[in-house]
Amino acid sequence: MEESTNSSVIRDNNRQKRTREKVINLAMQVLAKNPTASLNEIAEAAEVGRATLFRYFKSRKQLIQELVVEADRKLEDATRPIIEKNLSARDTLEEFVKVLVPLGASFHFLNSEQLHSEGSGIEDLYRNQLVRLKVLSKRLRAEKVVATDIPLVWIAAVLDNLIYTAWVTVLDGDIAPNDAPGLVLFSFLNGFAHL
Amino acid sequence: MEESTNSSVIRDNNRQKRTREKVINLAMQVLAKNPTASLNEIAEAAEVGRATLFRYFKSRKQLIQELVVEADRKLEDATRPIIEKNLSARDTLEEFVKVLVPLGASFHFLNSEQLHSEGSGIEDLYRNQLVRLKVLSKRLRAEKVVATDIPLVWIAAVLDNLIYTAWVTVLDGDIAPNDAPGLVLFSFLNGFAHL
DNA sequence: TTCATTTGATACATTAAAGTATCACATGAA
DNA sequence: TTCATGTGATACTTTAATGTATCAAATGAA
Repeated sequence: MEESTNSSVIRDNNRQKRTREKVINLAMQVLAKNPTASLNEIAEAAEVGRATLFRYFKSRKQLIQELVVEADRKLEDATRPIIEKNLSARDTLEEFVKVLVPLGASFHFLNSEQLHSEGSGIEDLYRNQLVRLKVLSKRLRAEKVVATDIPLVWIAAVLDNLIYTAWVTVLDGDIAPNDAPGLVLFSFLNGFAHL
Repeated sequence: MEESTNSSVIRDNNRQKRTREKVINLAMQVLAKNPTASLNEIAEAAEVGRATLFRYFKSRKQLIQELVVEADRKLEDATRPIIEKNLSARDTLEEFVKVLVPLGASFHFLNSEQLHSEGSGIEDLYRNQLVRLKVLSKRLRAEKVVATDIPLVWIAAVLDNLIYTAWVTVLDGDIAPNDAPGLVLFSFLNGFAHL
């Protein structure tokens, strides 16, 4: 599978773009929930022919690699504007959670063990997201938004997983999309202890 | 692969038992982290020959099904004695977390999307663990250990994921095994807000 | 309506992993 | 030490998924 070369007459390049994006989005979701899903299952989810996958991606492996790159790009696009706002750590956390929960598939995709193969040339992307969360967690500690005696790696890991859990729970229809970011924030900061 | 039939002369049945348990434990861990791992990778992790897998399990599919059954059994064995103690919900939570964190692989295995196939005859086991957590969450609410206005499914999902996150973080060597249950409990009840 | 381009269905080829069989070596209870 | 049994290595077969090629149908901009 490979991306079509540009021709001098482009009659429906938007259609190709739409098809490719649809495949990437659906593939991301399917593989986030089931890394063993076949190309046939991905094609069905994306409502395209299996042959169409090969028109855009050279192989299953390349599809997955592009999913990783795309996931990282999406997460970067979503979080960079927030960082550039130079908000307080607390407000940054809130904005982060709002944009990251809907991106749960992209989120989880980068953390999948399946992708941790050497020589794929995209290893660093795996760590990007956890680095983003560590940086944020450091700022939260520095600004005393969170406790200072909890290991940083634990704080970042919990935030990571809360965001993914919210995404899955929304996908399962168990909580409303609008409620999800608030639940993540509440759980992360306050826990569930009855007051 | 299939379990050997009993013969009238059993010279080293314990060895078989040890081999089978080793395979199950290592397979559980490997597949919890990478559901796409091959039988070769599982065999290597378990330090057995690939042919040995087929001496105990008829097929990859049957191995996985037995992992699910074994995971559920382990979780049931670990949690039933706690329930039978009739402790307060708060103390039950603490005991649950202590025994479930080390079983993170078993834990996560049951929640894996990969296994949600109809007709496997073990679908109900997938829900057992979340049911256990929901029952516990309900008691926590009833005894006012946790807030009463948070959706039950969210409380259970977060507890579920905190336990698994702890298991992975210990496995990665980022937190000490002894610290893990305490961190889970603290995060679940108090969150990270600086006081 | 036209028609250039995109796509789905499907037949076929290839490949990687699963599954089987066999034999020599390893193990450990007796 | 013996030797029945368990196991690893490996060759081979089977299978399921990947990957390729082709053609008719679908699509949608012009």
